[in-house]
Amino acid sequence: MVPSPTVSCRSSSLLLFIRSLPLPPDPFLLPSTFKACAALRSLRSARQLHCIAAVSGLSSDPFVQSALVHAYLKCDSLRDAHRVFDRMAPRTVVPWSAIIAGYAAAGRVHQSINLLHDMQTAGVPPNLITWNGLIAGFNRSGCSRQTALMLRRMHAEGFLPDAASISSALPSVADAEDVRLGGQIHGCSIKIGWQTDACVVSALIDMYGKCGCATEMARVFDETAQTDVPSANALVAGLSRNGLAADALRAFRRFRDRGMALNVVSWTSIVTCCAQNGRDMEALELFREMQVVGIEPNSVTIPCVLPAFANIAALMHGRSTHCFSLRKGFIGDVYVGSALVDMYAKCGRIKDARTMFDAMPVRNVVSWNAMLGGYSMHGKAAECIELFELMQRSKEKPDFITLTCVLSACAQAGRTKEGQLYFDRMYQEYGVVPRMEHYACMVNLLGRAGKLREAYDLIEQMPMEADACIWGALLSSCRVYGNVSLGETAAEKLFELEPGNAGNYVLLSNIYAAKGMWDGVDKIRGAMRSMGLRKDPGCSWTEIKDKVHMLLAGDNSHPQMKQITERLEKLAVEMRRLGYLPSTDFVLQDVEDQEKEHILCGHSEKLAVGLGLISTSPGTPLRVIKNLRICGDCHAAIKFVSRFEGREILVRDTNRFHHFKDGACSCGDYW
DNA sequence: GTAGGGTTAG
Repeated sequence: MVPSPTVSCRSSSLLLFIRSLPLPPDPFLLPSTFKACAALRSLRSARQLHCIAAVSGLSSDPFVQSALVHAYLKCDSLRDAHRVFDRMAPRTVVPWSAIIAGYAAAGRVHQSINLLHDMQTAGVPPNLITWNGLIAGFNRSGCSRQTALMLRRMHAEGFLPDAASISSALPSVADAEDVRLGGQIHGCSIKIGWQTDACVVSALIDMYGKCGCATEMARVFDETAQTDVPSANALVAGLSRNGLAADALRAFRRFRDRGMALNVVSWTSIVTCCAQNGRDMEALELFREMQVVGIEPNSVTIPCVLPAFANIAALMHGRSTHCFSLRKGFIGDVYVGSALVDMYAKCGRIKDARTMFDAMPVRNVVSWNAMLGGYSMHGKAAECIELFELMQRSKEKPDFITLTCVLSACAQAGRTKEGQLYFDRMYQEYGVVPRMEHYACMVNLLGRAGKLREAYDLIEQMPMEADACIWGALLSSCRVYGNVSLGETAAEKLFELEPGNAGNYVLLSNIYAAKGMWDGVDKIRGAMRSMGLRKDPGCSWTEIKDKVHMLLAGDNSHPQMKQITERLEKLAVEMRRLGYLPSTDFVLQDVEDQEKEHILCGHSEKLAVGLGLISTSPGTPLRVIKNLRICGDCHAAIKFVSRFEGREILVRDTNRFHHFKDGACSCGDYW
């Protein structure tokens, strides 16, 4: 744990205080001073104070000793605590309880249970505090099985667990997703009569939600008091977690309309629900609404809502959230900072992301990964590698996501050799075992370099069965290099793995079309038709002033559609005049709505660019986000527009950023 | 003056 500046400041004043203590110190003052050491987790202060107690002959006072044991435990020094404990005689229930709870919280299951046994053998009976300390300790160290066992054992030994014991036993069970144990605790709480206690109920709802038992969760909620806000919050979060976003929204609105006193947790939950279930626009609206009804976002709300802004590249909203965080003093929070780095990077503002990253007072692996992922997505391999080197000199250890960012940056930028080197060394150097994602990066990397055979060999040698991402990466490379036979192999695997994904059929037919193999194109088209497959509707977003506009392919509902198409048609005329020809490799992209679409209109990214052109002054950069990969035709068209209109155009597709300028794209026409 | 402590949002 990184000590926050305030804590270290306070612990240094505690040290000063300890040094200024008169000798011999007041025995009644010492225990509360030890408590301060515990609260600040300052092992140094505890040891100094211990010395003072010892030289003053007070280290055999039972109260001083108990407080000392407690302080050492809170400072994570089991060894110091146990040494003091060993020298104590006689030992009351207090030090016994402290040391047992300490071992439990450290996850030392056997030692804590053995100590409990020793305690009973020594004729000191455990009390409710002993049992609760043990349960809470196991809960904290994630020993869910022990938590449940202890709850039953204390019950068997004649102690009635209270609501606090039950609800503190449930979180670890929930985290372990052990619904059998959770059910047993549920049964136990019914037997003892705590099943209607508000805290027990919300913990039960949380547990069933985390275990994927949405039905049981709803039953617990329905059977008990329905006015309790924490239970309602747990229900909303549980529905969201189980992919039931629509139900979560319905429940939330019902609570709101009933006049329930929803709090910041409730609003954060529903915003998170939208942000995590692809309802980014709704997340944005709810975030606004919560403030309208007078609930102020806190430092948890911010990192929950920012991914939604990042997804739809709502830079203005992201910026104002940044300002809000500054005003409220959330900016030093590592979650807030990391989410801001991610938001700026995904909104195309990679330099702002770096400024934010550099300003963070505390960083964790997520912060580093956000910045590295940003560079990777922008195709900035040099910056990514440089930052990765910096990270290795920091104390933060790379994890599997870090390596994915680095490998993907190498792949995006065509740095084949470096990528290969990092991949070969990732286990021995960083202790990261290659996962599916890393193999996908490598297939991408080799494929981009035209080493299709090597990519295929790597897939064959993988220790696990290749998934759709891997074969998809190979298929994309086959399209770029026009390799029909490997492309067919990859496509066949993909048709097995994801029979409903139209994109794979489109890619294969693009390969056929580029080679003039029209039989193949017809066959694919027929297969798609007979399976009723349609391309996912393309969807793009662009932010004009502070309003996010959403444009759907072939959808005419945007109020300015007439002006947009007029502008695009004028451009099309210019393009034809200057020798631009529509590329035929992509004919099947629009197999369904071919008739509807004109040469330049129709695709959502073109519509978004058109909207940007008519709504902003000449020279203003445009930023567009797309839900699919950009198609080759649009890519060529936007390159043209960037030169003809003298605009920088940033398009983020599902994979990366395309930075169009002066008729060229930062991806080097490979994506 | 010494031991345990609830639920919900990342």
